[in-house]
Amino acid sequence: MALDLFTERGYGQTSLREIAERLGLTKAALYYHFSSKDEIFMALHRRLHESLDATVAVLEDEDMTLGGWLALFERFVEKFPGNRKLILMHERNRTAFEKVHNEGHDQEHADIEEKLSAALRDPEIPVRERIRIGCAFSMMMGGLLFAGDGFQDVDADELTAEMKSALQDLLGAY
Amino acid sequence: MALDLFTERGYGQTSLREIAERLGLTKAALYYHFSSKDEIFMALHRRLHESLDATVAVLEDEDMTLGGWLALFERFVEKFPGNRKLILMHERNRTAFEKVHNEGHDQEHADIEEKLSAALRDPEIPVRERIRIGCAFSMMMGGLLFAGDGFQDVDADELTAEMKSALQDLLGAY
DNA sequence: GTCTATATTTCGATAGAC
DNA sequence: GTCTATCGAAATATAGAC
Repeated sequence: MALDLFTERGYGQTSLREIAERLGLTKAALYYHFSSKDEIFMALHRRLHESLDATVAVLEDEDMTLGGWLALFERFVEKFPGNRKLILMHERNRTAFEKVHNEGHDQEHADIEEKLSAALRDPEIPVRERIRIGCAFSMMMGGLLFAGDGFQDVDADELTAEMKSALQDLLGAY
Repeated sequence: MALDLFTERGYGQTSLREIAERLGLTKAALYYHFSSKDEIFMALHRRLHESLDATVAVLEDEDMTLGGWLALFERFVEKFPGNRKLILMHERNRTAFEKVHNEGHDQEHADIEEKLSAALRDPEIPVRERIRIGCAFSMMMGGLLFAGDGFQDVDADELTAEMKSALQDLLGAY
C-alpha cells in the first residue's frame, strides 16, 4: 500500500513501481485510478482531513485560549487510534506535503497547523503560553512516532489516558 | 546550501542540480568535493553527531532513570541554539536518514534515538515513565520546529528556560 | 481495469578539457 | 577546482491492445 511505503521510506524515496509492486499491479494500472503520483499523496491527505475536520472545526468559531487548546488537543488524542497510520505518514512527510500544498494552491481548509502557527506568533498571547502550546502540539504529534514503535504492548486506552495527563501537566498548570 | 534545501524540500525532493545552482556551481563541481549525493547528506549527519556526541556520551555509562533522562534532555536543550538548523534538517528527513543508515551499515555510534527506543520498549520500566520519556523527547525535538517558525521574536535564553520548565513539568513531577 | 510496450524527462554520476 | 558534454539508469507518464 502507498500509505505504508510513504511512511516507511518517505514520499520522495518511493517510486510508483514500488507501490504497484506491493499492490500486485503494474504502474499503468495505477494511472487508471490516479492521474499522478501527487494525486495518490493528496488522496491520503484528504482522507485524513475528512476524518479530523469535524474535530478541528471548533477552530473556526472560537477565539482560542490556553484551555481551549488543551480541550482541542485532548479530543485530538482520542481520535488517534483510528487515524494513527495516516497521521504518522503525515508527520514523516512534512517537506513533501508542504511542497504539494504550495504548488497546488491548495484550497483553504481549516488546517489545525495554520491556526496553531498563527497563535504561536501572536504577540497578544504571553510568550510562556505560546511556547507551551507549541510544546504540547509537538508532544502530541511526536507521541505517535512512539505509539507504533515502543508502545505496542501498551493498551490503547492507557496510552490515551497518559497522553491526556501529560497534556494537562503542560497546559493545565495555570 | 544543501542544508537549507534538505530542510525546506526534503532529501528525496532535492536534486544535485538545485544544490549546485544555489551554490553558484555546476553538478560536476559538487562531485569534486563529494563522491555522491548520499555523502553530502551523511556529511551533515556527521557534523551534528560531532557536535552532540559529547552531550550524549553519558548514555554509555549510566543506567538511565527518569531523572537521568530529564538531565540529559535539559543539556540537549541548551545545545539547541548552536545546532538548530542541523537538528531541524534531521527531524524533517527521518525517512531518508533511516534508509541511508540501514543501507550503509552505519557504524555503531552512541545514538540517542537508539537508547531512547530501547528504553521505550523496556518492560522493566513502568509504562507511565516510558510514555513520559517519549513525550518529553518528542516535545523537545518538535519544539525546534516552532523555534524557527513562530518564536523568532522570543529571546533564545527565555526559550531555553521555558523548554526546561516544560521538561520538568513532564518528567519531574514524581 | 489491467496489461505490454514505449515515450519523455530527470536524475545521479563520469570523462576529459582547461 | 570548475567547466561542458554526455552516459546510463530510473522515474513519471502515456498509448493502445485485451
